[in-house]
Amino acid sequence: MTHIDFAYPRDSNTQTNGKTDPAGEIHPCSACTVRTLTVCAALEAEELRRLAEILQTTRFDAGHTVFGEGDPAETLYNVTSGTVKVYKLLPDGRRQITGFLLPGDFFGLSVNDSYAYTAETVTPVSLCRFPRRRMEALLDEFPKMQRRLFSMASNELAAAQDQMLLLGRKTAKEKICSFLLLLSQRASRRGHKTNPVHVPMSRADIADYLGLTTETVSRTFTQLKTSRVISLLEGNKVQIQDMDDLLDLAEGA
Amino acid sequence: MTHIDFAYPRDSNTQTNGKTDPAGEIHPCSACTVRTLTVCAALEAEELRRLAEILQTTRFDAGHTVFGEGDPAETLYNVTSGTVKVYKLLPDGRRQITGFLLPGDFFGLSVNDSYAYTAETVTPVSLCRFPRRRMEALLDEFPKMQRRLFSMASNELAAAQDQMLLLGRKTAKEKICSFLLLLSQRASRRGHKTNPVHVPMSRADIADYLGLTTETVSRTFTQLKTSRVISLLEGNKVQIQDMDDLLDLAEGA
DNA sequence: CCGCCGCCATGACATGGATCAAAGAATAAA
DNA sequence: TTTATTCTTTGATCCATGTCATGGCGGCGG
Repeated sequence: MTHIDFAYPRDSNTQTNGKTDPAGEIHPCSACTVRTLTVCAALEAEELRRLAEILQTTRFDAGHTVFGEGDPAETLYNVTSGTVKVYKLLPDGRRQITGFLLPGDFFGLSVNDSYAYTAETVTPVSLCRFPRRRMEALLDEFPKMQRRLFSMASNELAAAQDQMLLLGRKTAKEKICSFLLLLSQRASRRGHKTNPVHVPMSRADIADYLGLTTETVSRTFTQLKTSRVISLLEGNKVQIQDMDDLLDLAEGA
Repeated sequence: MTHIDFAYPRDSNTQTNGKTDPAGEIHPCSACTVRTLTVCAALEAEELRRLAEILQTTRFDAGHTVFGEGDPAETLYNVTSGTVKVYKLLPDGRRQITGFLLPGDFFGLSVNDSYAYTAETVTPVSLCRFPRRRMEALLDEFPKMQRRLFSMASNELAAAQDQMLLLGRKTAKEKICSFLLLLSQRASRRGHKTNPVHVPMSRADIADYLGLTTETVSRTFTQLKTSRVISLLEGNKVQIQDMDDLLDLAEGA
């Protein structure tokens, strides 16, 4: 969903699985997030210092629930490394993943007092935490940050509308092609290799993101492979043979 | 999409079909929108005066395109009366309606320079126009307005996620029930009668909103009627027989 | 009043994707 | 290394919903 055109260098020394560093000092990981904010919002030194003061860093294994739907919304998160999925459930367990969050993306923003969705790690992940109260105070103080957050929300909204078009009107093949294209574009915006594109999530996750079943996702992948549109590489990588082909297939043209 | 808990009184003397009133004076219709903003953002007298200065009012017949996908995004709109639909198209004409806008709702906000969707009137509609440049200047000047707009965008985002769950994972019957429930809730929030709920849009529009065909929408309505969950009244009204039933049906419980 | 046209309903049939089942691959555990 | 365990692929079948076709109803213009 919201993402920011900046790639993080890898960092290592944050705590693992929910233990957070004490606030108030600039951490290698924190520094990355702060740098992101600088790039995007052109923050002043003073704003940066204040942001660095309030953020904490956390690290989780794959498959860890960061927060659940309905939990009190006390923290805003920013992904430093890894992939996070956010989803909603129906009472009988049907699941819709509404977004995959990559490094640079924020999540956990809520206007209400509780989260409207569950957030779970797909890979090992490190996160920056911004306590909500302190973040809100900061936003009041620095309208420029508020503005930046608003612009991120608008972008997410546009992405959500694209996703509605996909879910409501595209065929399975179009959905998969759109998905690969999206991953490729996001990789490019973050300055990564766009072509053999890295697909870190399972077939089940892809299915729940696209409104399909794992079987259909799997079959469609092999179908695309057979018709030489893509090829599947080692390490969850997908090679796109002809980008223009894929673009056409994604829109049924 | 974003809506504001306030019902407009009817007003009459704005221009018809695209002709706009001159800016700079408070118009009966404008006054309504300004009042809305007051209620929601607790604006100061000064802020109100400035808002009133920049807004214009317009009126359109049913079936009129307010703006198209890709048009330069120069205006923010607020619905004063009537219903507007916003939608995206695929190259072959498949359509996804991403929202119905009722009195009090804003639309036409864009972070880019062009609109990401088409907006078209469903019924005769009157609108308030806020020229983008002047609106942005105003937002810079009054962070409180910016904040309110952000909170609206966040609400819309939450609604969009609900809609993704609906489009990706609900059955036709669940979709229709959720839709009726949504209309009922929105009517209630705007202080209108919630039970015989007014459904101003055509079967085709409902279908394109829910990712179905008109035939399926029609069949599902009769099915719900036959099983005594709803009954269809005069004047595009739908009577909900048992709200709790409908709530369960909407989630497959 | 009549005839046209756009919406809505309903029936018959087709099909894309779901479901059910089971056999490989990959990964983790022992 | 062997054995669980989980993920992926593939096949066979089914069904919810789409597609196509037809008739009714209501509004509007002539």
